[in-house]
Amino acid sequence: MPAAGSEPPIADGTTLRVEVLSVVFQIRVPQVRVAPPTAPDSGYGSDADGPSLCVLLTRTADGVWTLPGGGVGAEETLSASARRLVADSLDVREIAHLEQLSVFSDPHRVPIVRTIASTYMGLVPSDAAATPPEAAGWFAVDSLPPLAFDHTEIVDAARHRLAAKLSYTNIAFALAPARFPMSALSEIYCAALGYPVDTTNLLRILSRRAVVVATGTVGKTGRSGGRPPALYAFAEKELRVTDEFATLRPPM
Amino acid sequence: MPAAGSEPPIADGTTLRVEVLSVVFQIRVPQVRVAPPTAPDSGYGSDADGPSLCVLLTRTADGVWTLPGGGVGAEETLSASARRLVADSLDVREIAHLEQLSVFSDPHRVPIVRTIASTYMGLVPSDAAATPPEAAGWFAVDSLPPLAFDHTEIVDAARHRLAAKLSYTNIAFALAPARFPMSALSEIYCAALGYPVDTTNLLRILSRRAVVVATGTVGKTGRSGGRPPALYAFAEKELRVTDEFATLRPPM
DNA sequence: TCAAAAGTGTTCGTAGTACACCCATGT
DNA sequence: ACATGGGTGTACTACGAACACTTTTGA
Repeated sequence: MPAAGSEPPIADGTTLRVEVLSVVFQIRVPQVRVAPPTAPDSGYGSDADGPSLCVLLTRTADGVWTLPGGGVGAEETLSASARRLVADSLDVREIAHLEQLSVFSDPHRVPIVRTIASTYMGLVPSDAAATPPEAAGWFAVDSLPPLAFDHTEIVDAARHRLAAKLSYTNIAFALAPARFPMSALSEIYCAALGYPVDTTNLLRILSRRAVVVATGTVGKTGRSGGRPPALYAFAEKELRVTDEFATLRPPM
Repeated sequence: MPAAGSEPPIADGTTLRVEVLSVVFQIRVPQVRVAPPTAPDSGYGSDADGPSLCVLLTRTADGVWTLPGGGVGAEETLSASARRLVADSLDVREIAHLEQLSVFSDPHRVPIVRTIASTYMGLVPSDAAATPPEAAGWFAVDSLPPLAFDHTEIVDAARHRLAAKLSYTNIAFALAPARFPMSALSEIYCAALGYPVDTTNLLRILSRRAVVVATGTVGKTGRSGGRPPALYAFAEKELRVTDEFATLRPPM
């Protein structure tokens, strides 16, 4: 049965490189242009105006944009490596949630040296003042520059993971500020999902699941009047699955 | 901002080993004991009798049970490595579905040599005659022997992944025979989930989603009489997400 | 004719969507 | 007052769970 076949010999460490790559997301409001909005179609986020989902990228010496990453530390787990490597571009404490994505292992995904990439998704709250240094920057996912190797594919995987988890976990805690009006949370969901979300129903769903709770405080009313909004907060600051089984639930 | 800190230097390939470990599942009926059922409580599968979820294990020279796995081939993707390595214990063609689980990277999960494990879950249809050779065997997940290192934890991760995906994908195609009565499929779900599933509702759910279709044929009636069952089949033999968003669905 | 297993149909609860309507504030 | 945004309430739909009832076979 073993079937085996004529497979190449097993590579022991010497020719195999392991890198960690992170897709760090933040919901960011488009930078305020100094000039008044004369340009009718300045390609902002997903829809119209409003905040948009952005990725942290770094630029190599050759001027190529890449995901932040690098090699694994000798005494680190991979997630610790990811945190350390992102720290070159960002204060690590700003990463509110970090989770593994899949491993990219195509033998020729990177030329010359065989390199396996273990990838991570990191989330930064939208109120974190995460201004990256020199050779790094935030880019809206809908208008990314060309990326090195398979990094665009990795960003796509992260986007899909985020969108999926928004619907059955409390993962948005890592994207939202400490306290927020529901309209702001709705915009966050909209930016991450790519389609509008009804604010009023969002509150009901997240309340029923005890994901968000009212803080009792109210925010300032907007620039053009309107009722001041109640401020909410996430009940927990750790990932929790809130709707594990869409169907075939365990009895009781 | 870089924060950096006093992290150890980056390990380049030389001291870092990458292994691939696979959790291969099959739903198996308990081996028929020659003696009549005099023992009242012979610990079979999850509940009472019926088939149970089993894992493929291999035994090392030291007599320790481990997950099948090994090093990565120079010109292979990791999934190809997983398939090749499982082939030592099983015909690879029997693996109907293989997918990545997470990477286990604790620096001391394996003594002496720093070893990172990229893990996979493989599924074998219950009608595949998958009799493993000498130093390998199938074990019910509820009564596993002690496993090497963190392999028990890896099996648990695979179990949870399988249970979750049963509820929102067609992943059971890789556990079921080519054609089956719904009662058999119900037993498969029960074994994998750990709790009973209503056969009649299962048909309705999977029919609505066009996951299973009637073949028009009927099977033989059981040993103790009863109406002969209609035989069904999975419409597709590739993983498909059938219920992507439990909530926050895209409009329309 | 009876037991066993398969299949059909009905009821019920509940989550999520859509949308109308009321409330509070600044100008 | 009135525009603007926030909040509440109410139908409507749909899916899944539970379970009773009918059908088809073998003994």
